[in-house]
Amino acid sequence: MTLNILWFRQDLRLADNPALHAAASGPVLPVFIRDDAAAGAWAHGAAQRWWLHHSLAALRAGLRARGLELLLLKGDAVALLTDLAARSGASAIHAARLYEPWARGRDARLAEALPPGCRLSLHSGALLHEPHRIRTGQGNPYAVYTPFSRAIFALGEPPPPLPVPALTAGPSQPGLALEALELLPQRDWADGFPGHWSPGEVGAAARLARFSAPALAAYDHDRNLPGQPGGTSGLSAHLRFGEISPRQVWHAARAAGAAGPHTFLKEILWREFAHHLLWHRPEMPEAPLQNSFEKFPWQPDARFLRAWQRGKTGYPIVDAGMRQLWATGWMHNRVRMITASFLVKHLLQPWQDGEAWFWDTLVDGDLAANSASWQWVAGCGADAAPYFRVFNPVLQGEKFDADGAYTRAWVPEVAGLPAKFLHQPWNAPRPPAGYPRPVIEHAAGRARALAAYAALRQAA
DNA sequence: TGAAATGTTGGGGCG
DNA sequence: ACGCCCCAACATTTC
Repeated sequence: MTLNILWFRQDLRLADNPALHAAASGPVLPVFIRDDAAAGAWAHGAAQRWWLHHSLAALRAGLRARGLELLLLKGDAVALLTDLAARSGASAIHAARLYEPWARGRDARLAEALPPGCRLSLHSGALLHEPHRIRTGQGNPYAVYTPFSRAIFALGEPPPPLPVPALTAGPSQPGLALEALELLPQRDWADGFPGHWSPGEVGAAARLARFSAPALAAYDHDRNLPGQPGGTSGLSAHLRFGEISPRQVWHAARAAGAAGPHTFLKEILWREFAHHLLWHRPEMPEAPLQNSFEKFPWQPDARFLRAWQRGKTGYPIVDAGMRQLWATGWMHNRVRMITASFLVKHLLQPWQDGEAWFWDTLVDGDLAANSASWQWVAGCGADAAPYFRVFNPVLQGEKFDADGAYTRAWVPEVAGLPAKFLHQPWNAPRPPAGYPRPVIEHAAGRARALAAYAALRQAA
């Protein structure tokens, strides 16, 4: 039987892995390659690199338990794999399909470069459905989420997940030590991460198991409360690195009980929809999907951007979110909407600047989901929030963090305030010292944003 | 997966 | 007792 290379990329799991199943027809040589040059600006951000390091350690351990050694390499994946295929005599390279434009280009180049007798075989795995297979009745890609989700639900249940196949090791090849991939940060900013996360397939399964039937039943309401432990699944980074598949998550949610999972499954489909959009609109990470926004009057201002990044805007719910992001590599989804709206609308900063910061700081940074979500907030996306929807950070804080548990946890400067003033500390009888006044007054910021959007509409 | 402005209604205070 | 006004409370419209 001939050797198969399994190229692990963003699908760092052994269970429900169609590419691994295909490769397991013969001896398997598993490989991971750090290839930043191919990804360009969208190479893994710093927080993702931390996650990736530990996820690779977990994957390596899982493979070793089955007698296989994960080959680690660094550099040009096309050149390295072409060489590896020639040296090892492999008949195929199996991998899960990627949807990032840069990755699609690299796969095309690799397929051309491989020696005769070795083919590149791409499999599904990261998504429930391949984006090129989903079309409207008119034959077009979906541009609006709701009909897209309806179409996916109408397709019925996805197939059951695959088990881990029986594996036979191929001949070993010389590779790098995990540390030589240089994924861990030089400075100590990630020291708090291990208390929050367990990267890897085992950690993903544990996280899924913890998100139980009661949590699912309460999900429709609790997912909006950032101070509610277990209100959300916390699976985003595990999904981003493919430590768990969407159909594993789907079937687990179904199995947990009849009531509840629909809202949760719709969130899984937002991820699906983002990949759908990226597949059909590869410019999405850089350019607004609505052309009129090319002329939007953003007002880039390094001081505003920095105040937002550091969690010093003077709005407690915004600052809580930005500090949670920095400290843990993750931010609650409700707060992502609030902070993103604040940057783009109140501060009039280009959405690409927020996208770039999230990309560098989120452990779950996913090109499709991140860019689609920023465009959604900015109002320039395919199925975007209307331009006039401006989140009021005071009202959002009072509505979704009413008891203030979340805000107090991340913004100690205001922790001593009563609930009445927690989300508007400048109105307190004694505003806390050491906490900044709002970088912009809400009503003024809102009015300025509406004027900017109105100008755009007039020009269009 | 908003918020604010504007419009409507109806109860109660008060002359 | 009656009419007038005020203003919550809710609904609708607009940004």
